[in-house]
Amino acid sequence: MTVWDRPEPPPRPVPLDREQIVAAAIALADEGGLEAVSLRKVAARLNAGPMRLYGYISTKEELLDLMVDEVQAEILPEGRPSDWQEALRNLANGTRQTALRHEWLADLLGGRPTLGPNGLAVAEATLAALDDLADIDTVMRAVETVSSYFTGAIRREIANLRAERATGLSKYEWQRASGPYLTRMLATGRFPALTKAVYDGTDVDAEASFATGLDWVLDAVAAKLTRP
Amino acid sequence: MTVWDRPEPPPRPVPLDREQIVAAAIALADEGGLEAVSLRKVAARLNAGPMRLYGYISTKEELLDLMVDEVQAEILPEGRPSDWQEALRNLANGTRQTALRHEWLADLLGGRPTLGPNGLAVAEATLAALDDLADIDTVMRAVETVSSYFTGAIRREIANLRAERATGLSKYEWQRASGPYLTRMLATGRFPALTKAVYDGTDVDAEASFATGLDWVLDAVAAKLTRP
DNA sequence: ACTGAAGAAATACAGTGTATCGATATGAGA
DNA sequence: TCTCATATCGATACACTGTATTTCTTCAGT
Repeated sequence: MTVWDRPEPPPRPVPLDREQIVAAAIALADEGGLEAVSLRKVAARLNAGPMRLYGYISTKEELLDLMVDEVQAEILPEGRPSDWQEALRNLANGTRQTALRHEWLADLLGGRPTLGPNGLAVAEATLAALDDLADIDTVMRAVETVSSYFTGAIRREIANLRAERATGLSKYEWQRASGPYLTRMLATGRFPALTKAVYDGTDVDAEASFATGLDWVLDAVAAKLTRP
Repeated sequence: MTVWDRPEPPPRPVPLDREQIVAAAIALADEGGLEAVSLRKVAARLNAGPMRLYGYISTKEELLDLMVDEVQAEILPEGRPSDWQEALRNLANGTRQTALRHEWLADLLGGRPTLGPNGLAVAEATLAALDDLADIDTVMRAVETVSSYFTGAIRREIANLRAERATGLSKYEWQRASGPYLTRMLATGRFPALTKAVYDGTDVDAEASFATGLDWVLDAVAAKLTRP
């Protein structure tokens, strides 16, 4: 059997690594949200069969963990400001910006402990900001409080943003004007405070609202630090 | 064809309503987590075919929304304390307790706006606690800050709790003793603050930690309220 | 040149959310 | 009281999921 009879061998499969897999998964998630991430689609994007991925990860959850850790690299600030409040603000805003770039992150934020290298680096940076400003336990309490705040705030912001996109109206426009169900509910008079908020509240933009809440929490932390 | 030939007609299907459907779904989720909730299983629990449910909901997401709203009823306190801090604490602790009873709630918390009747009632109660203590915009900012905090804190707590269950060790035991990956990472010396926290930090219980953070945030709110 | 091991691919399976369709029971109109 | 339209239920179907298993190919070492 001559060379001419034999067909060319199938191209050697391009070598893979976790980095490529994670990048492909992130690309899919950025385009179509978390629900667009399936092992089959990730593999297809790399010209591979689905089962190929199981050499690099052993479960889809692991892939999600890797994705989170990967984008957490974007959170880390370049320099470390001397002011601890500024440092924490940077981390909070960094997380927020990252979540705005990768909205699927909001679905995963706080969902499980982040123990990847970048997750640890973020934790380190957060703790380092407060290092030596109080005893460790106080510092830990402060870190937990601050990051609980911004985790929750970011999730809420993204949730509202999606709702706006789904209806095409800003939250308050919608509540005030056209949401028939909500209008009806408010009209029952059972939610006076809520009604006042909806009709008389100013529709401040999300960034400002995030910053204000963050400032408050940082002030609270400051108050506890200076008094050990 | 006589009666004797004809089989008895199939039993008239038991009438359904959303309440039963949601109850069945919640039962499944309580037992096996959110991933145990499938339309087929919910329907089976009610002796119905899967498609039957689509008369009452038009998508699985709607079912999840109904589930969240249903358990939000458990959050609402009986009486309204005059002290606004106490009122907010009640709501925060109520949410936490509910999430501990229905751990799947943590997966959904903050995931999308809660506009069901009970969700609105919770929002009303939260706003009402601060009503007349400041201008509406400040009140809204305060409410968002507080609930961002406890949403995030609860998610983290449940996440840690699950991680503990998965490894059989408390977070700190695990970090300190046996997690080989983490031990190795800490040993690199790249995470000094984190290392200190892991080895020297006291392992306070989740409830206390939640309460402390909450107190801090409430203090912060108090500071902003009294000075309009 | 042959064998063993490793790795990729194909196939397979049980399960998912939901669209469609055919039968059937129920209520309205004559 | 009978008939017909309408609503409702169940079955079937489809495209897709995560993952186990089995089959085949290719290379390394003897």
